[in-house]
Amino acid sequence: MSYDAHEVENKWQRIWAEDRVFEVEVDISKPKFYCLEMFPYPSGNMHMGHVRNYSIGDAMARFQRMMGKNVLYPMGYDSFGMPAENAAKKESGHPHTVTERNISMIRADQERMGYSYDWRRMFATSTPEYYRWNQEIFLKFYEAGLVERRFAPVNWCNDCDTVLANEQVKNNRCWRCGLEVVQKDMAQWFLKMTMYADELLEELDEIEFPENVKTMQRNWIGRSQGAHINFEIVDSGSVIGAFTTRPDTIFGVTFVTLSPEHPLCQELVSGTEYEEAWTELRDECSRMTEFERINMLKEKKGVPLGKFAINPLSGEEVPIYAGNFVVASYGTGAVMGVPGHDQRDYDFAKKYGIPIKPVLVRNKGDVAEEENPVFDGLGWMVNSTRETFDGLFGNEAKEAVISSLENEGSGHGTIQYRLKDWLLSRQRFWGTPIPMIHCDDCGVVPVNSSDLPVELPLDVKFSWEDSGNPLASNNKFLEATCPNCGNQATRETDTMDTFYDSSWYFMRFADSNNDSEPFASQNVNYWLEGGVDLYIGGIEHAVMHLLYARFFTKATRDLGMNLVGEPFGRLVCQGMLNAPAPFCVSCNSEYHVDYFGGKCPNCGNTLSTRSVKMGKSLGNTISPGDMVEKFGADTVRLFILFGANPEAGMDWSDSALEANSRQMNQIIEAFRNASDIESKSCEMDDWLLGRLLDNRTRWVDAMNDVSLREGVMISHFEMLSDWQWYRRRGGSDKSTIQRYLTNWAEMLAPATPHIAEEFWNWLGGEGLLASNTLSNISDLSSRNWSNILAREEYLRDLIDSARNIKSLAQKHSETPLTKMVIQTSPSWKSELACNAVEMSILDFDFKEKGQDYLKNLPIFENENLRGEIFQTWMSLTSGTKKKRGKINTWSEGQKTLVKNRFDESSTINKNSDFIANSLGIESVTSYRVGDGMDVAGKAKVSFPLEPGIAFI
RNA sequence: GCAGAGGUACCCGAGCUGGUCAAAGGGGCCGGACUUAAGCUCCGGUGCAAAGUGCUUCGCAGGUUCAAAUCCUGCCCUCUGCACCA
Repeated sequence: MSYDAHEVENKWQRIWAEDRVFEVEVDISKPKFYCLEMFPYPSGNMHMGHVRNYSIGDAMARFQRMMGKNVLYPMGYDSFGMPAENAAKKESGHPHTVTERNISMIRADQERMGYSYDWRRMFATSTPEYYRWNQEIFLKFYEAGLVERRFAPVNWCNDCDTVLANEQVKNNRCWRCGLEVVQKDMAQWFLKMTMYADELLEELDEIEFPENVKTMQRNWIGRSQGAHINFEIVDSGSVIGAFTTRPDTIFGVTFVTLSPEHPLCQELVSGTEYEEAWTELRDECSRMTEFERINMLKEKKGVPLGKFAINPLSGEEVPIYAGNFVVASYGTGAVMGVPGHDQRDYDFAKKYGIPIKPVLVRNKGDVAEEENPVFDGLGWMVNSTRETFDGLFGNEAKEAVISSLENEGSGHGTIQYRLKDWLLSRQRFWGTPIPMIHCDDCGVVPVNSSDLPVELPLDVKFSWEDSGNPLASNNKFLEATCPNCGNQATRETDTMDTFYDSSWYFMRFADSNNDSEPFASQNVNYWLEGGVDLYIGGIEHAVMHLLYARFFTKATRDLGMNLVGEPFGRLVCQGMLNAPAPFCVSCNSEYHVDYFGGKCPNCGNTLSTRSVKMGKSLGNTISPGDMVEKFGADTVRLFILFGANPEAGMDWSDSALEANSRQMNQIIEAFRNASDIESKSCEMDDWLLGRLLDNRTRWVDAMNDVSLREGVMISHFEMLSDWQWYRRRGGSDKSTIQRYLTNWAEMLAPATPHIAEEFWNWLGGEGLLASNTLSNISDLSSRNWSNILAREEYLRDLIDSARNIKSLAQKHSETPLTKMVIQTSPSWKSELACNAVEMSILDFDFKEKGQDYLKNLPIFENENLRGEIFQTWMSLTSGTKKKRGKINTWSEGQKTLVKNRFDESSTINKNSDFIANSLGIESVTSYRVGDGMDVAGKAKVSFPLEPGIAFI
């Protein structure tokens, strides 16, 4: 009955490992398939999101192996990062210890699931064996001019004397001491990613990413074409440079706004009555993180700076403001205010009584009027204070303005990106040390490549009391000699953003154990040709990680390290994993699972439940460990894959999991029972082989397409129900069964590999299924199965409709019905159907010539039949309003039956016992209409493939 | 606000190059067989009607068509991402 999942699964996991079946090497004679899942951060035990991710990946890796591909399927850990530092502080240990412990936990969980990784390639980024290559590549980038050191603001807590990450800032206050966070400028390291902005944007068109991911990346790169315009300041030598995408509105400028941090502000207000108000605004803004500046800022505020700027084309003087809505880091930190055609500028102008000057109209010849909401589309220029501009439209207008600016030296056309250079440095311990040395004499000098790695010290104590970066106070780490002059110098204490680690790990997997270079290019060129073939992960990495990795691959390509420029081919973003949580309908909010069955803490109504994203905050998580313990890894994998297609959201359901467990048991039962079947061949053998061919073909298509739900439905559900039908119909041929089960075991392997391997073993399959390629069934595809499949379909349909009719008939009878009489279509109807089908193949024009054809038939002479002949013909060829004629709706198999003059009565009589059994009656007899009594007047409803059925 | 995905029977979920669609598959529920019994397993039912191919359904309202879950238009709702971006 049930089986010991743990025993079976552990056994095969051990054997797979002993036989090293998942270990691969470059083999140019075989097509490769690189299957990769997004790099996990080891935070302890594996969670359900991981299980979903890896179950998809493993199924695909195993499938592609069966398809004869050389499959690279690696696993490793993105193990640098702040959580380990915090954990270390909590237990007064070292992040290294925490990390190692977490890695062994998640790895054990993964191994228990039976994922087919090539574990020899495993690495963790927090080991010197990996991060030394981070440093090496960084030095190469430095040489190539991709690295830059400049000032940038960080979140700073004065009390704790430390940098804060965005997530350590709560309500603009330090999470530990509660002091207000300030922005502080520090010298930091940047990678000049913007050098690749155009390529990153343009190649998006070529990549096989989901559309939404592409859109997100395009938005993130945010290329906008526009103009840089210089506004001279009255009575001052200074100039404000402003970027705009709408140079065509330049004649509508009525003010200019600077970001409060803009260096010109100080200069303009210094010593004037405006200084105080500006200082206040600037301080208020500096207290906010950029995130808040952008997201929380509801009220637009500004202060006048008391000076005026000159519009370079009109010569008009307009007031200069500082405004909190201008972001210093985008563009030039200065905006030209056009309240006539920009809603934000309009609101600002209204608030501060600034004039509004519309300069564009929708239709040629219109008069410009102030509007609210403003007209911000492209329009025709009007009200220009210079001639030649009025009457220009859209892009032409923009270009005209830009060329005037360029001619007069007061501006130029330009392209602006939202994408910024990659701020690489973190003032943290648990990351790759940036291999730089500060020398009093030589300045900042790179570490010699031969001196790498710069290792993180292990003798560091972590505690909440010591704030700041422990590296900065570790003398052994700090002391260095200058590679240039040999004098005593200080080591850089900044470490790298952990996105750096994950930006090339997929290339390292191609050559994980190389200890003389990051990777040998021939290995990467083999495995990454055309990119990673299948990359599976969450949508949350759609922008940052995927963009950094793309940049990195291009940068190393330009260093000559690899040929490929785009790291990823097909990207699949798995959907959300949901689980029930208490939900209040009237408050429209979810609560922690502790509230299950209780009242809404907000309004007191009774809570219902709703499926929401699994997460710690609601506590609606499911532990994979518990589920594996209870049901075994195969069942959990089956549930995960059958629950939803990879991209779709998925709801956790205990009862569905139990149902999948039952399904597993049924499959096991089928294989088990097959061993003691007495062999006897019959027609059903062909039927089963026909079904096998059909199922296998559809399965391969679905799997190739990563439609795992559909694939699993075929392999774990349809294959079983076909098997059951075969057995019910008396099929029991040993060699047919052996063939069916062998192929079935193969199809079971990607989703539920352990039990499939067990079956393979029972069946005496050669070697291990895990390293097997899919059986060749081309001998099956060369045969035509439609007749036998259609015949069986006919019987099934017959029984279905008979069952339906029987229940109706029973209502008209006092006594139980025991006999069924089936009158099959008279031969003239069958002939007519056969002719119609054959004629339709020859594109006979039924509309035009159908009637004539009928009238010329010999049977049409029979006047009693004429009406019925006509009716039959119509339902064969043209059908009714709602239903088309049978020649259009019959399946290929049904047409085959009709053309071959399928003998319905004899088929029914041959299977009469089975039919009688299925319907719970005593006898079944069948004859053609006219060959026996017309029982219950059913002769008239008989039709080819739809006989008249009577119960008595 | 912008962009993308979507709304299918009690629930989840396929279908959506128009007809073979009362709509696959699963869950749940109901009935039958097996069993001492529960469970497991097997068979069947699950819009209404009916000794049979009929009727009303695929977010709502229209439209195209001989024919619409499928195509078009408008509206409503949900989810995801982005956003004072100049």
